[in-house]
Amino acid sequence: MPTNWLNDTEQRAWRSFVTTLPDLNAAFEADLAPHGLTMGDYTVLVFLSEAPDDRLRMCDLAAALRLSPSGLTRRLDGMVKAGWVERASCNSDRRVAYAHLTVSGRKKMDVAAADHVESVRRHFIGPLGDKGVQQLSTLFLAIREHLHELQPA
Amino acid sequence: MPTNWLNDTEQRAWRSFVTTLPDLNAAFEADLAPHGLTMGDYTVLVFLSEAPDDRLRMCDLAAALRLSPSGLTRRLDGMVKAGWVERASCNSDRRVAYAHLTVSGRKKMDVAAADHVESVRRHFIGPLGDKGVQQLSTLFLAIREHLHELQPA
DNA sequence: GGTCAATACTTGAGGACACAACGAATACTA
DNA sequence: TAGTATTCGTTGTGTCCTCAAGTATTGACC
Repeated sequence: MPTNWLNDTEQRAWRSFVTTLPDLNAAFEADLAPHGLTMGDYTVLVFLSEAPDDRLRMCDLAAALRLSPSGLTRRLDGMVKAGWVERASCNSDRRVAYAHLTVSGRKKMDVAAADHVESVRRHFIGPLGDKGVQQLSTLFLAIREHLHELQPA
Repeated sequence: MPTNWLNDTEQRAWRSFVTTLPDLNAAFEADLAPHGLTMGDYTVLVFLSEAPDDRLRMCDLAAALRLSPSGLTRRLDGMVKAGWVERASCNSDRRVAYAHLTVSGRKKMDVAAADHVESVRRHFIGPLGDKGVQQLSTLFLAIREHLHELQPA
C-alpha cells in the first residue's frame, strides 16, 4: 500500500465519480435515442449550429469533438446520409471541407434539444440543486484549467 | 427557445462538465498506457482484486463494468492471453464461468495502481482541493441516487 | 520557380463494443 | 418427473472508433 494512497474521503469522491459517470451517460443516450440520435451526433449538431454560417472545417470540428479525422469523416458520412449535414468545399483553400448544417439538421436539433435539455435538467441539474450547480461548475473549471496547463493544445 | 432552457449558471456548469470529461479521461488513459493497460482492463483487475477469492462470475463482472456479456467475453480473451486472468468453472452451477485474477494479474495491478493513484491525485484530487473533494463526493452521490431511483437495477 | 515539408481529408485494416441467436445447464410448475 | 421458461456464456454480424498510409493542396525556403 503506497504511502500516498487515497484516504477515505478521497476514495469516496473518486468512486462516486467513476461509478456514476457510465450510468449518467447511459441516461442521456437513452433519452436521445427516440430521436434517432446518439450523443455524438447531437454534439455535432450543437457545434455546427453555434458556428458562424452553421459550418465548421472538418479539422476544427474533429478537434472540438475529440475525434480523430477519420472518425469524423465516418460520423459525417452517416449524418450526410440522414440529411442533417452536407459537405461544402472552401474557395480559399481547396484542401478543406466544411461540415454545414442543413435546414433539416437544424430542425432535428431543435426538436431533440428540447428533450435533451429536459433530460439534463432531470438527471443532472435537478439532483445537484442550485448550490450544487454552482459548486460543480467551479470544480470542473478547476480540473479543466489544470489539464490545460499541462497540455496547452 | 424553450421556456425551461438552462440559465447562464446552469449552462456554465453543464458545459464545464461535458467538455472536461473527455480530456480528463484521456489523461487517465495516457498515464495507464505505459503499463500496457487501458482503463477498461485496469478496472477489471480492480474488481477482481477486491472480490472474494479474487474471482467473480462473468455476469456479475459484466454488470459491474456496465459491459454486455459478449463485450466481457472478448475483453477477458485478451486479458487471459496476457496472463492476468484465468477462466474457472463453477462446481455448483456449470453454466457459470468465473474470471479469476492470477498472481501475474495481481502484480500487474499493484504496479499500475501506484501510478494510477498518482494520476488520480494529480488530475482530479489536486485541482479540487480538500473542500472540493468533499463537495464533489456529495454531488455525485446525489446524482447517482437519483439515477437509481428511476432504474433500481 | 522548384523542391520539400506541412496540412486537410479520405481510405484500408484492425480493435472494441452491442445486439441477436445459439447451446448448455438450471429452475419452476404442474 | 416431464415440460417449459430462465439464466449463463459464447459466437456471428455490424457499427464506430483508431492508427497508418495515401492523395491533394498549400506554404516555406533557397
